[in-house]
Amino acid sequence: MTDQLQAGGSRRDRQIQRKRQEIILAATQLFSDKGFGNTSTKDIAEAADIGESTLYNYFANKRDILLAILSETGFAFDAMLENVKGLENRDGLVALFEMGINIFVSRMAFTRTLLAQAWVDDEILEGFVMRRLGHVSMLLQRFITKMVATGTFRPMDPALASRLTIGMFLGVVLPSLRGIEPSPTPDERHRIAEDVVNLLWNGIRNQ
Amino acid sequence: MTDQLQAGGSRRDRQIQRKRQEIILAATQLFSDKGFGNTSTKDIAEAADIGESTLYNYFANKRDILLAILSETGFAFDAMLENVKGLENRDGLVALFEMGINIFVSRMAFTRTLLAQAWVDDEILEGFVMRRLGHVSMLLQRFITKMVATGTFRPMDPALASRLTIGMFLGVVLPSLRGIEPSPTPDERHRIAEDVVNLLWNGIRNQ
Amino acid sequence: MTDQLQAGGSRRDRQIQRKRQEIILAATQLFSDKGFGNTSTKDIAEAADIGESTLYNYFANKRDILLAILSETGFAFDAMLENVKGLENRDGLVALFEMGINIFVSRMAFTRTLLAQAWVDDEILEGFVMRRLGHVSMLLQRFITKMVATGTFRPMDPALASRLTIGMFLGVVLPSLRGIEPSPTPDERHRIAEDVVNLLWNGIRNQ
Amino acid sequence: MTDQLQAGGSRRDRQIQRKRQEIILAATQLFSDKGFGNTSTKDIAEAADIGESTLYNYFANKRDILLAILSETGFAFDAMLENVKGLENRDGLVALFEMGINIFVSRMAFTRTLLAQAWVDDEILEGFVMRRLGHVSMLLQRFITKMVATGTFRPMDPALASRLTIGMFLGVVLPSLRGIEPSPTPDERHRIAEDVVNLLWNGIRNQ
DNA sequence: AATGAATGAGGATTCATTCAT
DNA sequence: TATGAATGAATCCTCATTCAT
Repeated sequence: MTDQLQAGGSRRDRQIQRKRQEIILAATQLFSDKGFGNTSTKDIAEAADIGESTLYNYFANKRDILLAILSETGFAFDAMLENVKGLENRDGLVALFEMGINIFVSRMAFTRTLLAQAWVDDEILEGFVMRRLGHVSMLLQRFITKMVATGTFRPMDPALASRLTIGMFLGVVLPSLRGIEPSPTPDERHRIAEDVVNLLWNGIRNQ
Repeated sequence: MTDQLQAGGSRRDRQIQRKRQEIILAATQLFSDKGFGNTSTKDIAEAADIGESTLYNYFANKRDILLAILSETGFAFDAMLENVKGLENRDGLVALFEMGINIFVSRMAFTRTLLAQAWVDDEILEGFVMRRLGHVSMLLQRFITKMVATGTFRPMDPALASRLTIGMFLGVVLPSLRGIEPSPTPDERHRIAEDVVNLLWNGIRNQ
Repeated sequence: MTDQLQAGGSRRDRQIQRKRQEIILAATQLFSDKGFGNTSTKDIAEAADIGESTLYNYFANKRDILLAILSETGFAFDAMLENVKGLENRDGLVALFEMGINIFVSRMAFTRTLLAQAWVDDEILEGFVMRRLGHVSMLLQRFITKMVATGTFRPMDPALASRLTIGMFLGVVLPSLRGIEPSPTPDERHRIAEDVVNLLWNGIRNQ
Repeated sequence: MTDQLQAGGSRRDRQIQRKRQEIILAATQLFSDKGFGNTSTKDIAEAADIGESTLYNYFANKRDILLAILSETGFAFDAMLENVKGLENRDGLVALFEMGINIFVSRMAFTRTLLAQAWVDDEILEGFVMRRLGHVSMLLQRFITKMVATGTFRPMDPALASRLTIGMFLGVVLPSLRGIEPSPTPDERHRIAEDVVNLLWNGIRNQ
């Protein structure tokens, strides 16, 4: 009976998780399409095909849904970042770019919502963006510092270089995120990453 | 008397314009701080120290206030862009960067509002961002194409290079716009523009 | 100078009256088209081509404009009714009908507004409709009573007969007033009055 | 259990319908007293003793309440008219009058609202009045035409005669609807119908 | 757990009217 | 006299959230 209860409990838990996922899925699309503020709980409930008040059995309030969404995206980012132990060479940088594009593009709706909200909401910026961004920035700066130290890179300010690198990344992904151009196919992503790193590496000037 | 009348007329006009400016100013700050959707007409009226209904003597509706704000920013951008007849050389690029930083930073609240809204609102993206962005992109691509043709630049895809350049610009200005770091002083702006173009020009690799 | 002042005064008075008329004219059309409640003072001011606040130099408030309109119509009715010293015979009845149609139709917008408002507003019903309606009813009842007494009419309840006569009148004018059919031309009006009285007189049954 | 569920479902349905009815009832009285435009949603909510926003769980908007009211009246009219297969003789006409009076008077507030709104609102005139009025008019004209053909009625224009008949009806019911005289008791209604048809039939002239 | 019902708080907007010039 | 400017009060409606079942 304990087993049964446990089993029932965990089945119930899974049930709950599944429902939460459905809600999150529905909400993500809506937030991405219309923005958090323009999406009503009624919209979400309808999209998730449940009663409006049922939402509150799974989330404390509307903002909580948003936070759940952002946490998910955050975990995915974290998982990716954990794989990057450190940047060693050019190939690592290309791989980092490619992974970034993959994440951003495959989680388009999430990311779009995240950026929209972080632009306005300090708590979200702090809790969901800055930490990861800081991590990436640190990776980049360490890499750059090392490469400068070994004479592979010209002397430069690692902070600025890191920031410009991230800026280039934005230049690549923002148009897709904003929906003004199609997402790159997986093949294209690699080539784009290569091209970007190439330009970053060599600059535009003929030498 | 004609003068007097004229003066009277234009004084009244100026009065109206001044009031509109006050409202716009108040609204800009609020939109920038909390976003358009999270700012109520009551907020704006209070910030402008007028009755809520008085707003409607100056603007047709809330969105109209936003559009007025964006138009202002837009005109400032256009004015800037008109000064850029064409990019000829590295110094021109530095100057363009510097002007861009100047505009973005000096009109921080405007720009922040613009970007926030363009992220969510297609009409605004189209009417206020894409046109100018397209113009800048065209300038950059022409410049790159020419430089590649003359052998000054390495062969490269002008579209991508242009996009990455714009991305670098974003990397520089977004943190200030978002308020996570102080705006660069005018002196710093020039140096930043130089540094950015330097990195763009030569890449990061030691050669 | 006295003369001059007087002249100035009366010219001013005429000026004022003229302006009042313009406002009344504009308001009448609007009230007739959209109803009193759906017409704003702004609408009226625009239609009369004056500032909204200028209205209040000529009328105490919006309702006052309505009352002025209704008074005008009322005076026209009164003038008509004064001409009807008493109904003597069939021709008098035909003439009364025809005059009624003329008034209602020529002052269509006025009448439409009057009826709309009297339907909802007791004060207006009392002050502008019942008095005149009562007068007409009295004329009719006296006439009927007399004709019954002389044996020209069958014995009948004069109150009911009067009411039905007025009902027939409504049956004729309401469709035009409501705008669901064109107003009868002056020629038609006479024929209609004849036909109505004919039916009223003889009934529908063949005898 | 099925029964229980069914009962539960229909109990809830009945609950909803009851609430809708309460709102409709409250609104009808208010619309009838003050007119649609002068009745606020707050008024309605207070009269129905619910929160203002609760209204919107039962009706999409204020106009929707009006339409619901008018539909109800409309159905009652239709039900009445369906009973009238065709007019055959004088008794049928009397019965039609009596039924009309019954409907108008028993649904006084409804009818008053209907007429007030139809006077101003084309859509309502078209959708709720003209159709039924046209039906009645057709019944009358057919009847008249037939009676003229058989020589029972004098030769006359059926359209005009129908219109005058309807006018007589208005003459009878409008004063009650408008609240300037008490509604006729059921007994009186029959007598009135008789009297009206009598006058219509024979005219006022002694023959 | 699911939800229909209810609602307070708030939102944008309209409008008749006042007032200073 | 004419009016632009200002506004309090009100209007219809939305929405996140609570609660009873």
